[in-house]
Amino acid sequence: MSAELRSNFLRTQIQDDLDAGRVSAVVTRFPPEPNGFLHIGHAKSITVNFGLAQQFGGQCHLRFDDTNPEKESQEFIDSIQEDVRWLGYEWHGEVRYASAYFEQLYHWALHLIDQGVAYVCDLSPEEARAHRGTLTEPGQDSPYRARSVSENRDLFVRMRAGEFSDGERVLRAKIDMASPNINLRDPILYRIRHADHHQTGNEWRIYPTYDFAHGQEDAIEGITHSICTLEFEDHRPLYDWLIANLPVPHQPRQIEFARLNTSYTVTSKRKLKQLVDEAIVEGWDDPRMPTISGLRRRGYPAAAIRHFCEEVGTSRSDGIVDVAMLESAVRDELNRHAPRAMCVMRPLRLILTNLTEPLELQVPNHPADPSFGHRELILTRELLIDAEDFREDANKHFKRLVIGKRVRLRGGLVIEAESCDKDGDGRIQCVYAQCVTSVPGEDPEDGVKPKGVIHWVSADHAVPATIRQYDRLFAVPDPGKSEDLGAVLNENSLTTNASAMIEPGLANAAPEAVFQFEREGYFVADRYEHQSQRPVFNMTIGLRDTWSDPNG
RNA sequence: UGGGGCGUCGCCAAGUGGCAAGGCAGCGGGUUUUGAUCCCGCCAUUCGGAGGUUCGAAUCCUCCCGCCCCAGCCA
Repeated sequence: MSAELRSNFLRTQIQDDLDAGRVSAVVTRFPPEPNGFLHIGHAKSITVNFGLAQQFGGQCHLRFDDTNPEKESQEFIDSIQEDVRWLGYEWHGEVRYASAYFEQLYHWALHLIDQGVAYVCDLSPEEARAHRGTLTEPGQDSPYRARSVSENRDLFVRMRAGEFSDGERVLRAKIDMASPNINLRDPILYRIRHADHHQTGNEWRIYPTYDFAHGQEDAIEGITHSICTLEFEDHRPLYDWLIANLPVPHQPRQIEFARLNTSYTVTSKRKLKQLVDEAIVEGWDDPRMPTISGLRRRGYPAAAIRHFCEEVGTSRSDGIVDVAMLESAVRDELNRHAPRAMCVMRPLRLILTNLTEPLELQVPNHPADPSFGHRELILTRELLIDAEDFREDANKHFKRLVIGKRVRLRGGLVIEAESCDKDGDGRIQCVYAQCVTSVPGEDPEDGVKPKGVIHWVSADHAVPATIRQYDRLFAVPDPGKSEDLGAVLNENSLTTNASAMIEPGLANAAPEAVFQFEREGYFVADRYEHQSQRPVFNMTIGLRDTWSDPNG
């Protein structure tokens, strides 16, 4: 394990297992059910499982826990694989499926029946619930609990054969109806479902429950550390009971950790679906969604997501991580890897009154990394600058263009504003300025330094672009606590700007290429809609802004 | 009010008997052709609370308080 990684209880326990010789190599697994899109919480699980395997020189499997065909589909299987790969991980061997083990699981169920520790129960779901007892009262034995082995066998075989209807019977483990742990009150192992399965078609009419399937899947695959979230802790006694009562080839160990929660985010499948169904967002991969595909479309680099997951750590205490931490990881990654470019969000004409000939400029693509090279920009007599970068007059805190004052045009000359035109309503239409230097990079000869630097594009060469600017989807830090999502939405989570102007090279950006638009933030060429004839950029995240204008 | 967990700085989180890492956020200052980045500095005499053991406790013991999870034929 590499030394610079912070310790956490998982790494410590696995190292202990290795040191004590309990395991000789580490095998983990990421076991999603293919019933939805992966989100930031899954990213945490992925980095934990694949990360642990990497750190200990082991392997990590991708296994679809597809035991409930009615909720699953091939669409999700495909998207999950794409997301895992995009995050930068490759599973060991082929993709695994719980459904590939159904025959083995069935035989193990028969084994439990033969051992007298599983029985077919005819109680209806309602009756079963009534027999289960409550948190404080023990349950009652099912009247079918004492069935003979041969009768149980006969019934279970017929369950498989499809002789009974959904819900008519189940197979249960015979453990202890009085256990204070409700998961041990004769848990259900198999239920009847006359439903076709996306992998096995109509081969099965009975499907194993999570509890019966998961540990045995782990055993079959030789998983050494079966890492899951805290809510499964109560299931561990059952997990261990099944492993102990079955002739499995291997004894996996379940360890639980606290799932990742981030502020201003909702990750419940139901609520995410609601956002999509009610068209509050434009789909599962809407850039405001916390899905992996949404984060990707937003321009969040996979490396930033991985670093974030590592930085928040892995523990057993519930908490809500400030989403600012994720944003920080994104900025950190992009600051180092995104080339710089210029985009004017609210164009205002600027005429350089004394510029007689266009000036060719070589502008660096990154201020701190020469390997990014430079691009050629043409400074023309008529430019477009951001309306917010000019004021007729302003106090000394305003480090932008003011009449009679100077600024430097990014990568170009220093200019001084002379005057401006206004329309009938007093709105500024055009600014006139003169160049006070003639060579890029030079300071004015009179020693009067520019107040600041502003970005610009050439009115002759700039290309119109659509820029989507995003803000948090929710207005409150804990939207998951609210049952009414509509009440906690940030109504301004999306602002579409169809009148932005970008420097010409940007139009040819590859889909998913991320740039820093200088002084604005990071923007990604939309994965699906960006075209050189019709550029579309999504705001990934704004630059950190520690400046607040004291005068509004 | 049964069972299982968890409580260390505003938010995460190391630490496992020897005298409180780090990150994020925040606050000062410096550099700067991005009000960005970068750099420097500040930010828990204290570890949910109260007792106890010990030369010494966030770490061990006792009691108390708070929060989370479990009564799907979901995972």
